[in-house]
Amino acid sequence: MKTSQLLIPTLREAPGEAETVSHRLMLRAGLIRKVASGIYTYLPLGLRVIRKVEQIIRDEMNRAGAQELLMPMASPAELWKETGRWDFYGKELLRFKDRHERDFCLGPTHEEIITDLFRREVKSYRQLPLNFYQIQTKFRDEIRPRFGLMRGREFLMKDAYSFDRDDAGARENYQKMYDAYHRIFTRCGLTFRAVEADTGLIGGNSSHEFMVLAETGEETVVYTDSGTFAANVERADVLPPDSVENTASLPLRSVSTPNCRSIEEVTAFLKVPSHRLVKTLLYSTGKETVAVLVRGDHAVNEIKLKKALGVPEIELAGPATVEKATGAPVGFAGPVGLKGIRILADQAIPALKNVVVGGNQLDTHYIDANWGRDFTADQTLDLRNAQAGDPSPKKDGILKATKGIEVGHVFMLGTKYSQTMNATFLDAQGKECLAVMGCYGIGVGRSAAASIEQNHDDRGIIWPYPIAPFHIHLIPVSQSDKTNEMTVRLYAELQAAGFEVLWDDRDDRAGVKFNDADLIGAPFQVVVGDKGLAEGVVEVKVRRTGIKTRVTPTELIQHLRSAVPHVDAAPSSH
RNA sequence: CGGGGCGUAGCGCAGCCCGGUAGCGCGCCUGCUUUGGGAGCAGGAUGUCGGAGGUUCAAAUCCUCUCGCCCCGACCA
Repeated sequence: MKTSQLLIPTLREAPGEAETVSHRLMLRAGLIRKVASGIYTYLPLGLRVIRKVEQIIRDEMNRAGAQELLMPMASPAELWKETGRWDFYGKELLRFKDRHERDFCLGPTHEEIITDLFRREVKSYRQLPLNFYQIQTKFRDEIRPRFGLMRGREFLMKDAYSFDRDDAGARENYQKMYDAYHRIFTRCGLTFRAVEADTGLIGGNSSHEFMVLAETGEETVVYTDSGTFAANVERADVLPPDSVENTASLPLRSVSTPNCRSIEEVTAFLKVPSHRLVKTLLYSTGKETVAVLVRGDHAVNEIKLKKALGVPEIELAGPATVEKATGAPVGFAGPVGLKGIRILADQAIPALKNVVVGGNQLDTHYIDANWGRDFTADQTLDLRNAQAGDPSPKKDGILKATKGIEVGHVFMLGTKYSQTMNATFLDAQGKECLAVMGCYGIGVGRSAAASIEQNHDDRGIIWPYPIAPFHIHLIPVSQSDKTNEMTVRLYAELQAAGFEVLWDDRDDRAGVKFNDADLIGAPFQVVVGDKGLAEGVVEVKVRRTGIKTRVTPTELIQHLRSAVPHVDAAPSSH
């Protein structure tokens, strides 16, 4: 392709809206443009990258025995009402009515649609197992879209759904997908890690997320060096404390703590470490208000809390609710003498002695409060996030934490959907059985964005060869006939040799072309100019290393062919 | 949803506090020169100052409403 045939609106300065590296570079290199919050147009260069990622996914999905189909974006409310997700999915589900006032939504995921297809078309165990996938635009009306393609509202996703006769079959499909995902992300040039994860709105029995390790990741992963344990903090179990503190209980005392509302303020004022505090958080479930006790240095895990309460949504109680429940303004809630609401305590709480808690009165805390004597809870269980320094739940060491970008997620669904939607088949005995399902997603655009997060320098993108929009950026830097003839010749030869070539045929200065080439990030740059040609050579620059090699035009293709296998091997400046 | 911020030329921004009819850099167009890491000179085009209302002789600037976008938080107890 010639640049004159392609819209590649590179930007010297990044638009102010972009914060993260990948978002900035995608805008600057002319890959995407925003249409509305979380909604983007893929420009020609961006689309080429997307297509590369898609093709890798197709290859590996097909290889793993899945078959491609395409489901609609819009789906009728009835199917969603069947599984209950019409209500359960909340505001993320973008709903609308057609001209007949029928309810529809834009598909955020497709379990309902595929399960409906299955129950209509599949009758016999002889047809199983099955695994369907599609690469399709999804719409989720995110609370807060951000970081360009990283968290859009409209985005491309590969989703796959497997149907099996039994659990063993489902596990086999799950494993196949798990392995396929490893190959896909490896081929995309990503450094990633599979971790145990929560199943969220999809539901099911268990799941793994594929996390690209990057500072800008929105997820936190905890893991052990031994490699046997890795999980999203949302999901990671926390072991109960192994012993109760062995200290004599001191008498309970009420102290004045003027204006000390936060953990920081209280610890600073009373000069006690935060793990000597118990914080009391009030949550509203919609039906009731509950108090949750966790240690001052711990964070409530709202997913664990929701499960404990058996409700889909919770939120921190507002100031009015807090005053009503505790009799004090926000900042002074505590379990001592707290009546009329349910109290849930993290399992770490009973092991503590002589702690600081809120006094349920303005500017007041209790010190030396003790479990059993001064306060207790209706329930004690694991309610907090795992954090670095905790012992691993697999007892294989101490946890470390890192940030990750979730690019893929595989779920064992079990019969959650086949049950509610009555997706059954007849087994060899003629007995009606529920299909055992799995589902498997990959964020296509997010994978591309994650790749930029891991592969860039201060000059621009450094695409891994398999997903680069072009393999070679061909850059003539002189406008002589000699240079032009050589460029035309190399353009033809390189393409004939199977390379995807972007020929910068603009009438621009060399510096402009070099800078755009570095920004766009093709793995190789081939520079043709009078200076080199006078000595019978052209120049090959490897984008990742910046190393330039002078080769004769005849050697060029051989040189590139032998360089391709190593081009992604060198570490980026990151 | 809460908090903060921003909407002025294609992009990045100034002007707003203290009202007087819009500017800078880059980009874009024309010409000449230049041509191996974002060229020089000369000339030129481009704005309903996000939108609506109000105050005023006069509004980008003050007031009200509204729309859009961005950031932070949702661990504050």
